[in-house]
Amino acid sequence: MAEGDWKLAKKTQSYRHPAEFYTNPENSIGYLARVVFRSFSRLLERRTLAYDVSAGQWRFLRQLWLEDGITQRELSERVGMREPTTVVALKGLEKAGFITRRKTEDDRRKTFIFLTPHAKKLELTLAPMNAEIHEIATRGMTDEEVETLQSLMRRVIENLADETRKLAVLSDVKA
Amino acid sequence: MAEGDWKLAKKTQSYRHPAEFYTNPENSIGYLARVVFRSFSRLLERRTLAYDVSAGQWRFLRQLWLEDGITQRELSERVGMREPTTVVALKGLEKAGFITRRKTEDDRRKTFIFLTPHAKKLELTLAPMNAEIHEIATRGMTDEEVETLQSLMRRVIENLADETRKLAVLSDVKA
DNA sequence: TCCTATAGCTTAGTATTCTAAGTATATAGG
DNA sequence: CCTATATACTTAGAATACTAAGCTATAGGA
Repeated sequence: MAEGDWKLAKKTQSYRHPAEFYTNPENSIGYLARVVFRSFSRLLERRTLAYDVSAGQWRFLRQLWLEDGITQRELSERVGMREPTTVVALKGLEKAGFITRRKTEDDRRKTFIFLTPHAKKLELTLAPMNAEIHEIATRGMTDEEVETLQSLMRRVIENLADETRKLAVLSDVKA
Repeated sequence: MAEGDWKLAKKTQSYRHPAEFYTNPENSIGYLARVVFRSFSRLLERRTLAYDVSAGQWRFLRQLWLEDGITQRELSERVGMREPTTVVALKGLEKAGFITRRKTEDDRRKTFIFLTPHAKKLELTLAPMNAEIHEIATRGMTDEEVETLQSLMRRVIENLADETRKLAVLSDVKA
């Protein structure tokens, strides 16, 4: 190790674990979350594709089952996607006959998204598929363990969101 | 709800929660994992980009810091990407001067991947960045809670991998 | 009122990842 | 030794997601 590098290495001493610990992906929450997400998503898609619903589309449908008729922007936020992603996804959903878009005279910028009757009915078929993957994912775990996992993940999300907000404020100041 | 639909709805009764429960993304492990992964990844990339390393590249570098000189296929498996993804990523890494590829006469199909001295040195700078995001992500959590989170995620991964293997065997039988 | 800033959506271009199918090399059974 | 199968990698094409930069429409002061 070159001499100057120690300054960087030293910084890790205040951490929960030294930096080397996280070099092993198995210890990295980011890596573990990625694998959980991908495996979950692939298994779910395998089922939903039978109804011509991709994993990406599923995410939008799920939110619309919860709140039909929200604006495109609101939908983006809830689903956790950026707006251009939503534009493309909605194009696909509209073409596939899952949603319709409606404008009002009230505020002509806004576009409201509505499920078609067909997409509404799909909830009865697709929602149980998600529940099923959940069952598989949490096999052998107690209800308490599942709740612990969910609440710890939510806390991580909150922590990361705080940091992201902090950085956003900083860059606003600069701008 | 149409009459015939009850057959599907009924199926949910044996689950930990009814299907409607998972319609709320906040209760879905898949959704939570996606948000953790994306937030984590974005914050990390913000730091690594200063060294011209994207989030995708970081994943490959991390594995190579752990095991230099493995084959392309082994690398794919360890990182959890499909091979075509690895091909593209390695092209970028090679172009950027982070890795070199080497063939042997021993088995001319295999390509071994080696870090350049520059990429090796980067570990000292980049590994602490990951540790730092980890600190942020787990702020306010005890060491025990962090370990619980990791081990629960590993169990979910194992469960989903079991299921995926089961399906692979089934489709092998068919083929 | 008018001018500027903001909000909502779109377009363009790029990166990352996947599946399916193809090529080249190695291995194993007849 | 030849053919079938398996392994390692590549190519092609598509889906998903992003950033940056645009367009309208609205809102909020001067």
